[in-house]
Amino acid sequence: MARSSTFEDSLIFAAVGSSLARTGAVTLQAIVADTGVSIGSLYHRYGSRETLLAMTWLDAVRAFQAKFREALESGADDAGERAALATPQFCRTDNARAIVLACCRQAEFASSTISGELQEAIASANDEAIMALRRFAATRGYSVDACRLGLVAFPLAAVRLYLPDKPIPASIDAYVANAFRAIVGTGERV
Amino acid sequence: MARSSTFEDSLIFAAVGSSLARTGAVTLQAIVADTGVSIGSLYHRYGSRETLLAMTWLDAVRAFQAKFREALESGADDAGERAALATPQFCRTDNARAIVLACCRQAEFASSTISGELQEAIASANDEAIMALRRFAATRGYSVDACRLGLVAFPLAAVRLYLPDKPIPASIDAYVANAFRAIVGTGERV
DNA sequence: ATTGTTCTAGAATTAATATTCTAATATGGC
DNA sequence: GCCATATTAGAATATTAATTCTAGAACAAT
Repeated sequence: MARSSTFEDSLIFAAVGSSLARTGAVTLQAIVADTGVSIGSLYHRYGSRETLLAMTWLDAVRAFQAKFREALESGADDAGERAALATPQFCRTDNARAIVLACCRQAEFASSTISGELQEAIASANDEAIMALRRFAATRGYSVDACRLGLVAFPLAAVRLYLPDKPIPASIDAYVANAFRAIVGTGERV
Repeated sequence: MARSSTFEDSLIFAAVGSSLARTGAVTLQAIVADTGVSIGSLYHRYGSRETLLAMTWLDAVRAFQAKFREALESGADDAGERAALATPQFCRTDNARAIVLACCRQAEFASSTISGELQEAIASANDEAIMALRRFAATRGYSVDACRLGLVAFPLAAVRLYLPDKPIPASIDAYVANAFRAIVGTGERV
C-alpha cells in the first residue's frame, strides 16, 4: 500500500535522552544531527515538538513504573526495599530512559498543548503509581508521605548525583534501602 | 557624580526565582514584565543574561551555604542533623533563593561564558562546601558519599516535593533527620 | 546652573529554533 | 509495471528571545 518508515520511535527517544544528557536541553536540530532522521520526518510522525517530548516521557515513565509496581506489589516482605531499589536498577539497565526521567522536569515534557489523549495517558500513568503507593502504605501502615520520600524522592536524588554520565555505584543501594527503612520507621538495617 | 540606580539586585534576583517558579524558565522579557526595569537597564547592569543568572545563583548559593556550614561546623553533637535540616529551614525563611537553588540545574545558571571572576566565585563557594562536608565526615568517621546523600541530596529531594509553590510541611524534618542518621550509621567508616 | 557621568528606555537588530510547505521518494498491492 | 498512499527531505518561513544601539533623563560635584 505505501512506503514503510525507516526509523523507530526508540531511536528518536534515545536521541532526546542523549541531547538532554549532553546539553541539558532538547532541540530538534540536535535530534536531526544525532539520528540522521530529517526534520520533515519528525513532524510527519509526531506533529510537534511538544508531542514528541510527551511521547518520550510517557515511554520512559511507563517502563520505569512497570518495574516499580512489580516490586511494590510483589507481596514480598521486602517489597518496599525492592521498590526503592527499582530506581538505581532502572538507571543501570535502561540508562537512556532513566536520563529522561531524572534529568528534566515533567512540566517540560508534558506541556498543556499536547493532545488530550496523550495528556490522559501521562496523567493515568502517574495516577496508577500514586494509587499503588497509597495501597502499599495502607497495607503496611506507613505514612504516604514517608513512602513518597523513601520510595521515590530519595532514590531519585541518589541517582541524580551520578546521572547523566557516571555509572550508578552499587554502594548507593544500601543507602537508599536504609533511608527507606528509617523513614517508614521500621528501624532495622541491612 | 552621576545618576544613581533605581533598582536593587535583589529585586531582579527575586524575579528570576519567580519566573522560574511560574514557567520553569527564565526570560528577560518576564523579568522586565515582573519588575518594570527596562531591558536596557538589565544589560547596562549585568552585561548579559548569563551573567545575570550566574549572579543570581551565586547570591542564593552563598546565602544557603552560610546556614549550612554554620550548622555543620557548630561542633554540636547533632551538627549533622542540623545541617540536614538547614535545607527545609532555608526554604521556609528564604523562599525565593531556595527556589533558585532547588528548581534549576546549576549548569543552566553558571555556564562557561561568564567572566572568570564569577566562575571562580561559584567554584569556590562549591569547593568550600565540599571541604566542609569532607572535614565533617572525617571527624565523625562517616563516609563522604553518605554525607553527601544525607546532608544535601535527600533534604533537597524532600523540599522539591513542595517547591516552588507549596509550603514545606514541618513533618518533613523528622524524615530528613532520620534518613541522615540511618545513612551515616550504615556507610563504611572511613 | 552647568557639566560630566551613569543610568534608563525601548525600538531595531540579530540569533536561534520551531514549524510549515512543496516536491520528491519508496513501498506494496493490483 | 503502475498506482495510490505514506514517508522523507530540507529549504523557506515564522516565532521567540537575546542583544545592541542611540537618545534622553537624573544625579552629584563644581
